[in-house]
Amino acid sequence: MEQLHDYNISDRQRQILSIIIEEYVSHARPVASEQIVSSYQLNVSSATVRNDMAELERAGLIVQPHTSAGRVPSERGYRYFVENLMRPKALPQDEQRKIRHQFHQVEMEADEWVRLAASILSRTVHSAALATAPRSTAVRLKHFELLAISDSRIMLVLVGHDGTVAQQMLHVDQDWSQEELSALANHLNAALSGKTSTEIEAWVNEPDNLQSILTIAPSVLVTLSTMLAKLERHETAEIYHEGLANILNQPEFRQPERMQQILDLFEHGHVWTSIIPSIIHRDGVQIIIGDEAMGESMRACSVVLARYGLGEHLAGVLGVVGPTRMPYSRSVSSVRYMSQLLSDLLQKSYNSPFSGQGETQSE
Amino acid sequence: MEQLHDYNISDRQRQILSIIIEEYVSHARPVASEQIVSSYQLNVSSATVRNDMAELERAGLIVQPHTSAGRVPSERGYRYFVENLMRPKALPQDEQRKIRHQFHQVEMEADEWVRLAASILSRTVHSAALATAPRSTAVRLKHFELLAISDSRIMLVLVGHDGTVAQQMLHVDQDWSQEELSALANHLNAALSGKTSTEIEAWVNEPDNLQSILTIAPSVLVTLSTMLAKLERHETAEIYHEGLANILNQPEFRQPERMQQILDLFEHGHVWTSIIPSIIHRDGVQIIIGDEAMGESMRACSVVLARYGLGEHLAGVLGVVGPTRMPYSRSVSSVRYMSQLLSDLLQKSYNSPFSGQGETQSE
DNA sequence: GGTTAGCACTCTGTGTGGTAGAGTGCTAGC
DNA sequence: GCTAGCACTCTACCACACAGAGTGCTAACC
Repeated sequence: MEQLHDYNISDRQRQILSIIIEEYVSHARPVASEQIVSSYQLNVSSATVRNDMAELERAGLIVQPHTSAGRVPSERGYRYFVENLMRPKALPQDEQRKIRHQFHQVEMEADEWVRLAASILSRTVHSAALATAPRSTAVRLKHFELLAISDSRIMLVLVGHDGTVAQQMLHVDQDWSQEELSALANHLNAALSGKTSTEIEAWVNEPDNLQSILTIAPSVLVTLSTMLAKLERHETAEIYHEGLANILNQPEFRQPERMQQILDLFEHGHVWTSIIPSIIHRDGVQIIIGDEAMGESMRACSVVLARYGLGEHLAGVLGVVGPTRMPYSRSVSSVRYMSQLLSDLLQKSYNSPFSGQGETQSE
Repeated sequence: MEQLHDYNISDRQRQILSIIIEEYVSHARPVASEQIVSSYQLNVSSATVRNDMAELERAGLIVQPHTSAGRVPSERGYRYFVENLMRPKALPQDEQRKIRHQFHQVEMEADEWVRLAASILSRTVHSAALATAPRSTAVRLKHFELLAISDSRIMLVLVGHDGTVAQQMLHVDQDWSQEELSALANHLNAALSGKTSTEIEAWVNEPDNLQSILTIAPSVLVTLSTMLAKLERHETAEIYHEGLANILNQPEFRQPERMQQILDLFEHGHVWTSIIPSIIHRDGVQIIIGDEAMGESMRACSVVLARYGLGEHLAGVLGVVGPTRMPYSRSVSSVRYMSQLLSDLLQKSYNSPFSGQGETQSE
């Protein structure tokens, strides 16, 4: 789509677009032609810049809040920028050192790393940041329990080989005693420990395996397998977030509805459940601008996300959320560096055969 | 302390204080003497009211933002009001019915009830609301697992008899294989299943019990018992919250620092870990005004909290958080009703001997 | 003593021009 | 294709005034 505009946009116009974005991002004020020529070495006059800006506006890359104001990048302008113009440079050495220092200062658990990562990200980019704890993408059942809650309701609690846990209620049509349930759980634990969700499914279909055990076994097994599958897809991952105030203080979120949207995003988080599973299996930094992928709820918001982790075994997602007027280049560098750093830390720390830890609920 | 002022405050002055609070709460604007006599049947002139207001100000119960403005309640004024003047009346019948209706519409799990309770509270009081899932206050160990994470690091995952779970890392000075750990866990599970934290402590002190098992057993046991104890005290309870936007939109939280404080409160939640355990064992509705109990972090904020649940067995906390300018009477009625309602629902739903459910991580 | 009418006084909020200046688009010339 | 110059537009700000909201005080009244 951008290609359509590409051929009639000159190099200088691209440069001007970059400058407008850079200036607008840092000062949140429309950028004027004079401002551009006085701060940057363009070797043309402001009138020329004005002509170029008129063209950029025709291409839909910048807009003018009102006559006699400077220009502001449009969503399309940002998109063009991140795809064609931006060159994220690595984070400065001393900043990298400072960040690493914070991680090495105290010995921590994986989920504290993740929390720290979110906290550092939010501070380096001055936005909100989020991160999920590392989890295996191929969870094996370690153990599960069946607990009688009341007539016809059973709670299933599952522990994965990587320490992740999940709970779910089960409705059955008959009343079972805790003794019966424990016996069933013992029986099945012996048979299923170490299996993945697909292996459990397969096991269920073996004709011999379901004989002479309680009639609820099939539904228990289906639930088990579904729960494991959800854990693998990271659908139920808990999301740490930090620095909400950073973006709520931005001028664009002063209007109550905008604020409401952002808070929704972080209070209920169901928006993420569709995005995170898609990020977790992709390499590189993903940039979502405005409502591109999240519908109306994200107007005026951009997200920069990346996965981190050890290949197949253990992975999570981290990123920053900010206004569309966001320092994309810096965000990308920070997110990239942080994901690399977390991956390295995990690498060094988890060298056991199955490599895994979920979130720690109490510390 | 309030008693000092009590004797020289007349009935009418008390009435005027009530009116000022009521008006200020609903309109967020300083209340004038003329406004009081014209809207309420006081049978005195505004001049008299002014004299009374001067007295109330001397007593520290109201303040004047500037000369020639009306009066605004002080923190002390609110405190006096909730303790001596406020009569919370029950929630109107039709509102009660509407709320019950929402709970009965779908069959839900305990933690969804809790989420719904927070959501309804936040809407009825137009504030933020919070709630913790019901948990047993005397958790018994159902099962635990030891997972080898890396050299010298072990993860302990615990399942309570009520379905609560907790995880914690353990550092040991030697390398253990997963097989050794599983054997140890099996051995100890057989001995400890069904025990509370104090019973486990007692068991450890029996001289015979620790013979001929791995040397890490003592530290495992101590950790187990500590984790159970924390669960019992509800220190690690997950807090659902809802309606943050309701209070961030209030004029008093427009200043960035104030907003920051509120967001801190809900983003990290460590402030609550000291308050919730103290609420969980007390009956009735607790009101915290301004920074009375939470230090500077809560300036301009008030909290109305109550426990709910089934006596000793299963309990949680719920409440609302709003600006000090909060409809206390309505908040108290709503929180009281909601806690009663949740208790009833739990009563009907959890009739098994141990009555328990913790939060459900996946659904 | 408590109450009240009246009034002077204070402070805020709002409106009104008026103006400086920021920034543009356009034209004409280089 | 670039630029100097200029007319035009729109905003932001300031100064000023002024209406009105609300008070405290005083003096009189019951």
